[in-house]
Amino acid sequence: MEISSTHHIVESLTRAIVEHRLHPGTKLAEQKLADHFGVSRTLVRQALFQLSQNRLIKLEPARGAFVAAPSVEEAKQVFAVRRMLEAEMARAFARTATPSKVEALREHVAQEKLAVQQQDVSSRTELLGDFHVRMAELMGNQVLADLLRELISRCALITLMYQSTHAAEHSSEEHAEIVKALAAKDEELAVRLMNEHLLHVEENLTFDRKPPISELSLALG
Amino acid sequence: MEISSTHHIVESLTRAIVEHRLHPGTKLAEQKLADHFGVSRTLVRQALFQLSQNRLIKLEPARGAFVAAPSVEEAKQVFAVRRMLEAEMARAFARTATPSKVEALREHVAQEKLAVQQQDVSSRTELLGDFHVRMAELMGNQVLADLLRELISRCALITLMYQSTHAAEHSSEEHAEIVKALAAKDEELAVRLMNEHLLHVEENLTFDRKPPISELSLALG
DNA sequence: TGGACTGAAAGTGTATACACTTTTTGTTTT
DNA sequence: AAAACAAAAAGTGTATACACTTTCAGTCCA
Repeated sequence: MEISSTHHIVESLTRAIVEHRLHPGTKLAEQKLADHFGVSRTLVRQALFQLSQNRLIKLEPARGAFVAAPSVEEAKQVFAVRRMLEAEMARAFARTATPSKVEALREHVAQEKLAVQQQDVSSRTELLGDFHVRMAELMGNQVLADLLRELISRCALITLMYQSTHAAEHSSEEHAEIVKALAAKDEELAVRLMNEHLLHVEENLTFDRKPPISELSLALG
Repeated sequence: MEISSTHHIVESLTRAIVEHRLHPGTKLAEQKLADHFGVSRTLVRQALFQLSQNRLIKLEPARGAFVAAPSVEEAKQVFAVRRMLEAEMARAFARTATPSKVEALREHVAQEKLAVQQQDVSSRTELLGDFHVRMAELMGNQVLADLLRELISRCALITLMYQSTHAAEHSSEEHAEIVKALAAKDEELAVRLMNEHLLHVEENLTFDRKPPISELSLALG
């Protein structure tokens, strides 16, 4: 089966949604997307299907696709799951981490800091999320990594997590603290810091409803 | 967008795969499935796409869809994630459970026992998996419940978990023990029992490769 | 016998056609 | 002027068509 065309559409829309260039509730008309990407509705529909499984859009029968607008309740549940997974992940990492793995995390945090300094909003958002995915990968659990990536996308849709420069700085600092605890192999501290970090991120939940960008081409670039 | 036709195909194939009526590696030809379900390839393709995202089948470009054959490594990763989630779930349940919720779990276990006694393989498989999903639902975390359902499907594909009557009995007994610990609000015991339970299930990993059922209609009923 | 070639058959990937539903728009009616 | 209706426009849902790729069978040749 195919993979590339549809995949490109999915990636493009995912980025647009996660980065809030497309706001919750925005209608995603198939033909318009097809025209924009230069393909037929067939491929667009496949992409929309996939996005609906990732909970990034909602499909309403005979009415079409809309950017998802997760409830506060759902966001809290997503964060609860992330805390379950990531607290244990931090514990396991502290137990089994090698110096080179800790070093890899340190380098990641350094990249974060750079993106924050340079006010590169798009890449800092990505990097701050990837910190958590990277940890899972370094532990050699790809299943966990994939799951986290999905959950983080869902979070980004409802939170404007790292929107402010201040919040981004704060997150990056907390990441650095976590890495320190991991380097010291202090399990309990790592677990506690990770939990607190996720609680802080969750606190930043905002529920603004900016008017959606009406022109798709504008939002998709 | 639609929901029902495709959904029916997904459900049907999922059951066939999870219940091992379709074995890993089996080719799923689009036209054959279309004929069987009395629809066009369009809907079959949508269903296959969805299944591939659930990791139940693998799509190979221009070659088609095959029932997934997860590696041992992947299975271990899935179980590692389940333990992370479910240990914490057990803890939270013990902390917050009301008598009526504990009672609901008790009733579920009773149903399991019945299915085990009656040697109803299909429904006992489903019930044994649903115990874990039910717990998440009773805690009011639908996100967790959905995630667990997906993970459990993936497990079922590679393990013949509850294949033997003996293993099924054992699982059901362990469920009963967990419920007891939850009723007593003994957090640590509940966590430990859940961990051990999942380790036992994981130990039952088998890697037989029976010849696939060649006739789709036979496997799909 | 067995391996390489070739053409047919089968199958996948994408576009398009068409029926049916929702939405919009314009008109009529009170 | 506001509500109700009707026709048109836009959009979704499914089937089908067709190009292209893989698979398979049969043939030829060493």
